[in-house]
Amino acid sequence: MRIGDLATKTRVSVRALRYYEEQGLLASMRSQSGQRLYGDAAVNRVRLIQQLYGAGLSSKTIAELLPCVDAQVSTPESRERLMAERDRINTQIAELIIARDRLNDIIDVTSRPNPECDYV
Amino acid sequence: MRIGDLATKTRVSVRALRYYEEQGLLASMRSQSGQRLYGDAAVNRVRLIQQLYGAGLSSKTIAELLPCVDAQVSTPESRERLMAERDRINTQIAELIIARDRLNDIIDVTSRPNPECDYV
DNA sequence: CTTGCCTCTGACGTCAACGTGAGGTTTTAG
DNA sequence: CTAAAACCTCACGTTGACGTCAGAGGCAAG
Repeated sequence: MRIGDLATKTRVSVRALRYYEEQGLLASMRSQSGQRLYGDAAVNRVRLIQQLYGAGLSSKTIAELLPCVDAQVSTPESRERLMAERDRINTQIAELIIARDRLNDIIDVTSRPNPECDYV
Repeated sequence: MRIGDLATKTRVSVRALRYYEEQGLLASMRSQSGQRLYGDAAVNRVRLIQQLYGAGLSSKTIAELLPCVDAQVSTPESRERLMAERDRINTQIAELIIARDRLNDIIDVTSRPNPECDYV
């Protein structure tokens, strides 16, 4: 499968896929002419990368953690790292919930016809 | 209260506070000499701004929504906007939960001594 | 064989939320 | 009164995850 196909299947731009390779997140085979070739597993790999990006991890962090996924093994340091990221995500979730509730309050307050005006 | 005091109280940098003003998020009075002066309400205003930034809203979006908060009134358009942002946050929370669970899986899998090795 | 789409490698552009000086005024502590 | 600390306004620098354009080569169809 060539890069365009992978881009279509994952809905990720060709540029982004090349960038992932540049960052050491996504390997590719090459044809004689130098074109990138991917196996089916690449689709899930890209999905995982996207999820981790979505969770706020940087390329560098992902690059450090993906080998653990591949090898099914983590060193104590990488385990620390993984758990730290998980905690960070939990914190972020909590913050988002607060922000969402705040937004809901704003929606409520600004949506009801202003009662004070009736009495002034 | 001057900008340095507000920065201390909110744990936000002086530069950031000036930036908020530049973006129309935070008003200030001025002394004759031109220094910014803030009332006590500014502290909560900055906290709200930080929360909204934390929830992923851009300066532009926040600038559009803060007048609703101040006026306690929302137009149908801004209400749409608020609800759209709330939905976006909910989506993001869901994605974060998925990513966190994925990370937990990775931690689990990579943490237990590889069982296959015992039988090969 | 050539047309048209895909791919390649650079390499510069973008955008947001500030950071970081420069150069100068103002306020405050001693 | 003076020196340090805080403030002012430009205005350029930073970072990450790509977008975009240039110039050139590769590949299936007619």
